[in-house]
Amino acid sequence: MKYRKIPDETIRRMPMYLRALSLVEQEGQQTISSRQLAERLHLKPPQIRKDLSYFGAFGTRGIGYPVVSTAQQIRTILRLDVPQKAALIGAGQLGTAIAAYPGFSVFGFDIAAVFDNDPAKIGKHIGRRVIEHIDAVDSLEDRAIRLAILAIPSEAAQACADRLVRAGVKGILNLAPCYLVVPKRVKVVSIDMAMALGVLPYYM
Amino acid sequence: MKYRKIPDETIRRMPMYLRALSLVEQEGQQTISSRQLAERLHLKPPQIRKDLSYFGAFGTRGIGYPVVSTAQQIRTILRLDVPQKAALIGAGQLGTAIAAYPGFSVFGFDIAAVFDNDPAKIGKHIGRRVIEHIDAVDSLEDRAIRLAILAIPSEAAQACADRLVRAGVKGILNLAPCYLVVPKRVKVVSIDMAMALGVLPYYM
DNA sequence: TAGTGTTTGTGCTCACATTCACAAATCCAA
DNA sequence: TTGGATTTGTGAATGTGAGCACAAACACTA
Ligand SMILES: NC(=O)c1ccc[n+]([C@@H]2O[C@H](COP(=O)([O-])OP(=O)(O)OC[C@H]3O[C@@H](n4cnc5c(N)ncnc54)[C@H](O)[C@@H]3O)[C@@H](O)[C@H]2O)c1
Ligand SMILES: NC(=O)c1ccc[n+]([C@@H]2O[C@H](COP(=O)([O-])OP(=O)(O)OC[C@H]3O[C@@H](n4cnc5c(N)ncnc54)[C@H](O)[C@@H]3O)[C@@H](O)[C@H]2O)c1
Repeated sequence: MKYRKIPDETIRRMPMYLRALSLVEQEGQQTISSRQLAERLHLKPPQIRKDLSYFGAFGTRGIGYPVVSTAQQIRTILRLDVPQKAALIGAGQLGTAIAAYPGFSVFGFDIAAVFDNDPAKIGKHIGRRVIEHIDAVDSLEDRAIRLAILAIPSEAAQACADRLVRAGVKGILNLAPCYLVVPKRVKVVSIDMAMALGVLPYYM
Repeated sequence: MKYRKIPDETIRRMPMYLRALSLVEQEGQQTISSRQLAERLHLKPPQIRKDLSYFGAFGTRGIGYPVVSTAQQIRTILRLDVPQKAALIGAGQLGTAIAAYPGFSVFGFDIAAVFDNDPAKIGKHIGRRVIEHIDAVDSLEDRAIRLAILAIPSEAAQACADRLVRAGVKGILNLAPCYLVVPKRVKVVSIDMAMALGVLPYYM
């Protein structure tokens, strides 16, 4: 396929494919067709073929996609082939749940550090990690941590994001219900649970 | 504006507008222009005008939108003008955080019931609520609860969703990393945190 | 009451995303 | 080795949403 800009939507779906392929791999299946994969994910087969074809021709005509190597390709594309360290900011209700969540490891993520600004929490353990003072985020650069999960109140989120950016963070998963202003080189993905819930009554 | 199908994207943004208007209302501002609102939300002004115009002409030319009544209009559109009761399924790590989260009340949501299938948890308190046995979800219909937040392992999610649908649930906020199959009349919104995090390294 | 400045509501255009449709490639059985 | 059955990869068509530009509407002032 001659070069074309890769749609953001395609990128957004790649982790979905990776998760599905990891499952198929566990089930021992060697290859999977776009039709089978589409069925699992409730997408249309051409969508999957087009998405994958942006990155090259992984499949074999008449057969489908080799499960293991396609998964590995996606990991490489998404830079998940190397373990990714992330910092968790905020060891409150949500932060505690996230720190205990094993689901991030499917994609090779490791929550390598936890920060808070509550003196009562500093030094306490959260799983195998020790809660550090928020001022220690300045050390993220040296510790090769480039990702952060923000789980603090929205009033504090922007100031904290500024600080993370200064500390060399390149990607932020923001769980506070607010917009974050960051330099273009930094990528922010926000999740607003209340807003997601907010649309449901409309459809009832 | 002559009738046109309302884009899903417009609906998705409505809670955003409502949250922003609630804030502006608290600040005491009486009216707000699409330009001011767009600045807060980092959108373009015509986007906001077009979105709102799908539901009628709320604004006054030369002035802007009246903050209080526009917020009320949006509540009516989204059916958030009446308090909405929701059930929380799963009182684990994430469920506990959600049960304690006050942020849902901005949109008039109330987590009116909590369910789990772990005998050790049934009867325990979670905030002011008592954890009920999962079998009690069959009573949701009678209790006028039509919304559910699903915070249980993905292996159990589909079976539980089926049960919720049978109990008359019309909307589900799914936090498990899996696709849920439900009848067309039921709306599902899924949040997959690991997947959201999964795209970040690509952009670094 | 007329004039000025502002902001809405919306037709139109453009950009992006999804889906279709089919040729090209591969496997496998006879 | 050939023919039939699959399934990929992709140009073209279709669908969907975002943004522009401007007329229409309103407030306010003099
Ligand atoms: N709890 C939920 O289920 C839930 C759901 C959706 C969104 N959220 C959002 O997630 C964020 C955290 O929610 P929560 O329920 O965990 O709140 P929380 O109050 O339980 O925890 C917040 C934590 O952040 C720490 N903190 C505050 N300011 C800080 C700062 N400047 N630097 C470092 N740490 C700081 C606090 O000490 C506390 O430990 C909020 O923005 C909330 O809106 C939470
Ligand atoms: N913890 C997080 O931060 C986090 C982040 C993203 C996604 N999730 C997802 O949210 C879900 C819950 O995560 P968690 O960390 O709270 O897990 P958890 O194991 O702490 O809690 C799950 C709870 O669900 C209950 N449960 C299990 N099967 C049930 C059933 N059939 N009916 C009723 N209750 C049942 C369990 O008893 C337990 O209390 C999972 O799907 C997880 O992937 C969690």
